[in-house]
Amino acid sequence: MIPKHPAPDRTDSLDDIDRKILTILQYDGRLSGADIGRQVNLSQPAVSARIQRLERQGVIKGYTAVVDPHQVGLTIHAVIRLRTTHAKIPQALALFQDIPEVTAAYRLTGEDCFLLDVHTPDTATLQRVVDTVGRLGPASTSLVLDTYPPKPLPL
Amino acid sequence: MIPKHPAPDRTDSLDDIDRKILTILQYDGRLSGADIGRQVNLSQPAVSARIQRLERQGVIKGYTAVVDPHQVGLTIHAVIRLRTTHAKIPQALALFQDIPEVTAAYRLTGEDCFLLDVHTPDTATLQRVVDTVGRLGPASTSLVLDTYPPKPLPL
DNA sequence: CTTGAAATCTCCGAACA
DNA sequence: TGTTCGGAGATTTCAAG
Repeated sequence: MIPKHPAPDRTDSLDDIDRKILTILQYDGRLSGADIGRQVNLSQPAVSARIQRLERQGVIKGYTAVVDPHQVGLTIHAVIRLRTTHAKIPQALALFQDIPEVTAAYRLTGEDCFLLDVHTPDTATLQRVVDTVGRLGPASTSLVLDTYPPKPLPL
Repeated sequence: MIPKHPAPDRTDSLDDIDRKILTILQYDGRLSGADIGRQVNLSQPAVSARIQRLERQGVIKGYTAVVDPHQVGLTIHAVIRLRTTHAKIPQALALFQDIPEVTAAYRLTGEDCFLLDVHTPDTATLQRVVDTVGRLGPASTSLVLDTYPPKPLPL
């Protein structure tokens, strides 16, 4: 049978070494090819070639510095569950883009259409965010009391 | 009045240039001091000194490669809201650590004690995760249908 | 994929404004 | 603090096997 969709852009051509490299880079995105090579028993050029391929294929979407929100004055971390109607979804996405305090947005199944990650310096700012997104529908806000060390993806 | 706690480890000594550097590094964690210097009109040694200070202070907690879950076969992304009792919290944290598919865990205010981020290759694995964490209390699982481009922290 | 050399690049330190 | 300059070291690229 012929699949409906062309070719999935899924790249299944990952071997164990690729997975190992990806895990290592999730722990430290600045390691050099030589350093990684030592951990996977491969020469530096071989590692560099693999990394470049992974970047080209989009397996590695980028590199980022992990910043501690508390240390930059963002003492309040909250998640907002937002219930809205199908028709308002495009409008909602545009709104999220316009609110810098919304650092991530998930579209969900179930009653709650969206889950938002929010960082603010104070409750007044949080209130403004809640009020703003609340215009789209019922919003339920929870404070994040603690975050546990994020882990790399289970490869 | 004297504050109860010694000295907050909050580092307020961030100026506009520090914030700019942090934002740039969140977009690309591999830029060199010279590259950043061009964007903030500072010399390479000045930028390097600032970055080292930010790392020492813990403002920059690390660097990581951003990997696309779909591209590595993790086609299912879900969030689990877990309600449990105060007494079981330590046990819960230990459990989360032991489940690789749980890539992040937030402790929340409100009815739901925890919010978990879960990545699995298939529904069978998801089911196992749900059953496992469900032993701690009532769990509500939602699939993540779509993720919208995460933004850097609002500095 | 490996080795080895060449070309870059990156960071560090000194001297100074 | 910051700047420029110079050098040491590291990293990537490119060849050839």
